[in-house]
Amino acid sequence: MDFVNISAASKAAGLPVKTVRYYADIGLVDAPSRSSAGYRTYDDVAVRKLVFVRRSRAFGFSIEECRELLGLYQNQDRTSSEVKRIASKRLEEIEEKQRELQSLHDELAHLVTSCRGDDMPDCPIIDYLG
Amino acid sequence: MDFVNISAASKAAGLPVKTVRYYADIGLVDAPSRSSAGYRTYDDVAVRKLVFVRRSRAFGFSIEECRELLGLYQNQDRTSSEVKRIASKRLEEIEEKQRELQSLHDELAHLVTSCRGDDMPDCPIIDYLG
DNA sequence: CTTGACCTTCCAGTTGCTGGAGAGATTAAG
DNA sequence: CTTAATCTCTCCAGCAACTGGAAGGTCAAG
Repeated sequence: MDFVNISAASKAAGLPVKTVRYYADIGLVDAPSRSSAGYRTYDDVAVRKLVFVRRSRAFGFSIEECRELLGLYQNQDRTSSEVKRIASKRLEEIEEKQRELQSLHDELAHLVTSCRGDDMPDCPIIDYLG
Repeated sequence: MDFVNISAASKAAGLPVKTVRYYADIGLVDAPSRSSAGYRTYDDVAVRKLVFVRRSRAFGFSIEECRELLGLYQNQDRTSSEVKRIASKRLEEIEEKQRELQSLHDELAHLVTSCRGDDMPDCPIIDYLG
């Protein structure tokens, strides 16, 4: 159980220093203890929670969802169904986004392919947009 | 060439009134002419440009990219290669996003499937995040 | 003892809007 | 003609989730 400064914690957690401070500012993680000089100090547990948040964010969970997940993470009485509910919701959002992106892709790819891309002003992409 | 108020223009363009004002505020489209009472008035050309922006935004082009595209739209001397360059760049971004989303999806789907989602606290999703 | 890398706080900016307050204009009904 | 509803205006604030920078305190090395 050793205590480190914010830069070491940030490296260990894989998050920018600014972000580490920010997460405590908004109360997503606990306010860290301070050294006599007022420096933030982090222990293993604090770092592990930051890692948890980084991974959750990487999955696209919003800060509020991370707050919820973190609550479940720290709560020994949680049920796995609670966690699964949140993750499934997020999974559906991902799938929705994938469908949107796919149609966007297809449309745009079609336009790009049909555009000769030469020195002429005539352009099907512009025609479509206008 | 008839002139309409902002609400009619907004309906015709398929954009919220606030957004129509906003696009002129940031100089994305020209500041509209005003009635004697100070009401914004829009003609066909102004509306068509708003439609152009709405469609471009729907393709995920940023405001700055829309500015660029709009410049090309209004410029008779443009070459189709200029337009194609921007659209291709955007297409690559979409494809990158698709790849990211796909791996995210696969990972999360794997976790969700492996989680029983019962009343027990044991949960592979939490285990993975923590 | 100075240099330079840290650390602190606070404020402002990013992107693309959106909401609301407060005030004036216009329109439709009674 | 009045009144009420529905525009419209401007300006200011806020959303998410940070990020950048200024001004200043601290610490370890040489």
